[in-house]
Amino acid sequence: MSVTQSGARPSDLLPASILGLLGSRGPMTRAELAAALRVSAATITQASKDLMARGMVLELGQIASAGGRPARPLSLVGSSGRIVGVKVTATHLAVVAAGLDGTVWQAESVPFEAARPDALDQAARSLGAILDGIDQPVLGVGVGIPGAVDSLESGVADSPTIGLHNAQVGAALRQRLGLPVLVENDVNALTVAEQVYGVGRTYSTYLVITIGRGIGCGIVIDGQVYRGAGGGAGEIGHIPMVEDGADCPLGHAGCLESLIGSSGLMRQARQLGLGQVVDGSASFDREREAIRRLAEVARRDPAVAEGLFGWAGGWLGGAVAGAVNLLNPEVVVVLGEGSEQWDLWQPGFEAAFRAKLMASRRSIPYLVEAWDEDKWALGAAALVIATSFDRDGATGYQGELVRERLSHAASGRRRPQARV
Amino acid sequence: MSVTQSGARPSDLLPASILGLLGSRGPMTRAELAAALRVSAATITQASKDLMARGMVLELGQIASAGGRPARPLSLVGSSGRIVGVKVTATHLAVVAAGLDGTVWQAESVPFEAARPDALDQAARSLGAILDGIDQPVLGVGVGIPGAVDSLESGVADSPTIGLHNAQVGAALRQRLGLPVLVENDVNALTVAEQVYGVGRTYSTYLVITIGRGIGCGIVIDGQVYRGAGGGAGEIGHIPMVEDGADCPLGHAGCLESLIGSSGLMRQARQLGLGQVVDGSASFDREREAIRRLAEVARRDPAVAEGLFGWAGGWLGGAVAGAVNLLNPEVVVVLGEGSEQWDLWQPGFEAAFRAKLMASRRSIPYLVEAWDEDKWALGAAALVIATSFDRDGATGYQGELVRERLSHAASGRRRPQARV
DNA sequence: GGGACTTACTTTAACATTGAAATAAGCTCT
DNA sequence: AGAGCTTATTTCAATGTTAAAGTAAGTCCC
Repeated sequence: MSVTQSGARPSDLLPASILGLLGSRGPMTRAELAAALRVSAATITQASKDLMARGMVLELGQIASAGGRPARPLSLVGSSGRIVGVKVTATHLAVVAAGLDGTVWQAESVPFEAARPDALDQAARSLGAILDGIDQPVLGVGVGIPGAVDSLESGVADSPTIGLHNAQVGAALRQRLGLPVLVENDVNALTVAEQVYGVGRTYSTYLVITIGRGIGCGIVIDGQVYRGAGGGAGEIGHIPMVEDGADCPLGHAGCLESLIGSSGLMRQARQLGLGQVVDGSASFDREREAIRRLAEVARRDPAVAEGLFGWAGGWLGGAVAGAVNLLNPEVVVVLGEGSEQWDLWQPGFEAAFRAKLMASRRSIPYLVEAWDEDKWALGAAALVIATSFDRDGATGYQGELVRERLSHAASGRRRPQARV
Repeated sequence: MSVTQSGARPSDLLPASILGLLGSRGPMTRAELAAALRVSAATITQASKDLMARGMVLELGQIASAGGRPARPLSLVGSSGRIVGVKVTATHLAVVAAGLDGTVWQAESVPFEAARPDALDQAARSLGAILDGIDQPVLGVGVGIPGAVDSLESGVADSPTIGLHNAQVGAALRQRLGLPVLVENDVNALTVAEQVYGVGRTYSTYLVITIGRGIGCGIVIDGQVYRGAGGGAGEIGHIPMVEDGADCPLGHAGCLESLIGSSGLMRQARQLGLGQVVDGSASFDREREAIRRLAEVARRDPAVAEGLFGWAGGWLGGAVAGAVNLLNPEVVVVLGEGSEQWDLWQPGFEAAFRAKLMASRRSIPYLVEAWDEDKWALGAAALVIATSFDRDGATGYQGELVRERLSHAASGRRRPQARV
């Protein structure tokens, strides 16, 4: 993370970054803050002096020494404030309310029909009800959508897979909720979460591979999530893999996702004679169950393990090796629903991945994260706290609003008036 | 291009950027400079005032109006100064001396044997002789190497293909030439040139595909050349393409380069019964001639055109489509020796490329640049002028030295004392 | 020919940030 | 106990940059 402002106008970015860091990671010393924000210690001294005067930050008199002057950790006065995240699917919204540190306080799932003309109204009503039930100031709402989003701030989404076309998600929710709203592709949101709470604390250039209904890839370069020219970077799922593959709804054939995304996996299962395990699971919500049933079968039958999940792992390993050869990251993170079956994917992945890497990067590490139900929505929530580190204005006015609310929340006031 | 410095210590980055821009693009108005360097007009006023006082820049009284106060373009006082670029191959060094604007003033080729223990001595002697013949102040020397380079500044190179292992190229040349030396992977150097002199003036996020002995890819994100965690980004040539492909010297099989790099192309030619056209061309320098002969044959025989170059274009198109789907650039640039035969590659490339893109980015443009002998070396030379725009210190002390020499050259003094 | 508009450049008073030096407050070892 | 070292924080005087407001010098059109 890094914040550097130059020039004449105030921007309150540094104080927000400090609040954001203290909120998401807990108490830190001035020296740690300076290192994390890539700013000189002198700057932290000044900014923290101000924050303490405003009563938003306090010094934990406590000590911790190791050969030099003992450090005096700073902490938020109230660890107040909630960030809310929404993951949009074709059939429902997964919603979480979390603390700044990523602790989930509340998780809900509400029905949603993307295809309905008043889908956004419906969503706003459901979210409004949930928000009303939160007894802490809400800094903002992050929304993760499987598809292309033009920018976090304007939040116009195109998602053929769930049936949203040119949907003004940001504007609609903002207006109806009276809160800052940040919209992003779901994989990128998860990548932001990884940056704030996960491997981002250790590495600065890495890939985040998601295995879910589709196969996604978040790209972090020098601590920045790379969105691509049109916000559409990371479509590793649509790298061409085979000449004679199945058609993909996105207008080509033989891509990775058509091969080993949920539907591809089920096609392969049928070809292995497992039709009865998969049958009747064409609907969106049943796919995950079907794949779990397949995993059970595979854990009893090595031939299925190898022919289905091992096979898929092999394709994935090849594609990820290609991405690593192309982009030379420090590390690769694997997560998503599919990581629940990683024991089955792993042998195929490992073999193909290592074999297809260039010799010089054959030892690149990959980390597989435990997955849980709420992670997509928590990723979306991370968009909100990440605005406090947004040095280059990618989150625009919505980011400013969140930072303002962060100040209010930190200073102990409850529920600042929404102005959006 | 963008320069922003904040903080307390002088750094002379902005003046250097202005000199660099004026040198590489010719006269510009203050407003244009402000836009190009993403700095306010006020800043340009101040910096240019200083540069004019120091006699390094002058105002071309001339005018150019279009509805408002006419602009007063600034120009370098002496368009003096040369940048020198060296492309390293297994058998020779291609050397050019160019003006700041990229005009080639002198081009030479000297023998080089990378495998010899005293290879760097040999290189330094040859370069020294050439440098002595240049009658203008030389700002620095850029070196392009096919292989991995740790950093521009330290310049330690690993190039299995030409037989350099952990070679201290930067240190050796610096010491013996007494000039700033910047070392970079050859494809990245070409990409820097594209950024300074080419599409970088129009686009900020793009891919540069090179077709030569191997297949390379330069990645530019937001106006910055992306080097990867270990300086090894861009190895599109080593993306896995086929399961049963030929072995690659880099330790895997079936990658794009083993398929359609020079040697792959010749293998395919032999399979098409064109052994006699290719025979006896195993040596490094003869490959290019062999491929030219194949192109002649193909231009007379459609079956060869389709089965050889069209076939290769198809593989390339698929790989580039994958990279575009993954990275979502604004544009793709194609260059390198192979672009001489682009008429033959094109049909196969076009078909595969468009077919394998996601529908939403099917209309991404690609530009094929005319190629000439000196481009690799000129790319290396561009490393030198690019240091004047280096806001984040990637070029370190060598960059500072170049900027200092740029000031001296612009102020008209000949040959400042080298201190390295 | 004179207002309305544009575009280019300057002046000015902030202002966030910084390196360097100073101060603070421990540890370690004799 | 005190010298020497280390680490944390603070003070301070510079510095590069900027937004806003002002000035300069044109075009356009009635």
